[in-house]
Amino acid sequence: MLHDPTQLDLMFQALADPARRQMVDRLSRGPASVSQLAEPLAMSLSAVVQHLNVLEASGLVRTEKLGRVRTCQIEPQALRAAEHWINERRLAWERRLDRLGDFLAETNDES
Amino acid sequence: MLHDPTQLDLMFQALADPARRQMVDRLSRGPASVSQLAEPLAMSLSAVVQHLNVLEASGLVRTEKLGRVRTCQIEPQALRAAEHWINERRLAWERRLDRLGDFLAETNDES
DNA sequence: ATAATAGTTAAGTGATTGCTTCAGTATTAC
DNA sequence: GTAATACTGAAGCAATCACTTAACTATTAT
Repeated sequence: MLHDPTQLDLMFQALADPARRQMVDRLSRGPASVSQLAEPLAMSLSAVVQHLNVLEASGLVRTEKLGRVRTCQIEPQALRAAEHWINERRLAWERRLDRLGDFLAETNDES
Repeated sequence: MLHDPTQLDLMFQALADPARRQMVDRLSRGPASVSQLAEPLAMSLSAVVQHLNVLEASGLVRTEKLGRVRTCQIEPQALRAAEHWINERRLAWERRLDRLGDFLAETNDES
């Protein structure tokens, strides 16, 4: 579940759009309604709702409707999953570089 | 340069495709040629080259051609930039939750 | 009851994606 | 020189994207 490839597709796809990243950025400072998310964006409310649906489908954002206002929150576990995928690959690469450095240092010592 | 929004667009877009993530995963274990990247993928070599161009344009991968073989490497700085963007938002959210927890604990002490 | 607010849904449109095939160009092997 | 290898580039195509407008449904305020 933590490593579902299609979930990663959805999360990275969601983060690939600047409007959606701006929404996530806003939500990182606290919950917000749809209108509050829309306010700084130069597009229709309808477009914002569609972006929000993408974010919700990706698992990055969770929403709850009370009365007529829908309140949105970040889902930190999803952010952590995306972060983790990248981090593992970067660390694998860097560990490989370290081993290579050790090897070169050793073979130099034997000269 | 580290926080160029269009660079983040390109990086997250690049990571949104499972074939491209598989290529990055392969490269995290060491450099590879185009054919080596293509080998586990069920698509034409031409398609792989197109994916590779996306990865290169995003800055996640750097390539160098020697003779007729193009060798590909991960660019860890780019991975770090994507990782960092996510991490900052997640930490902002979690710090906020901590402050909220502290506040609730304090107001409870005053009962 | 009426009106304003907050959001939802559907249809349409032009641009972009993720492939394909086919026809190339260098480079290396025989 | 001929052939095999390792890509490269262009054209085409169906599907998806990021919007728009317009019509709609709830909920709250007066």
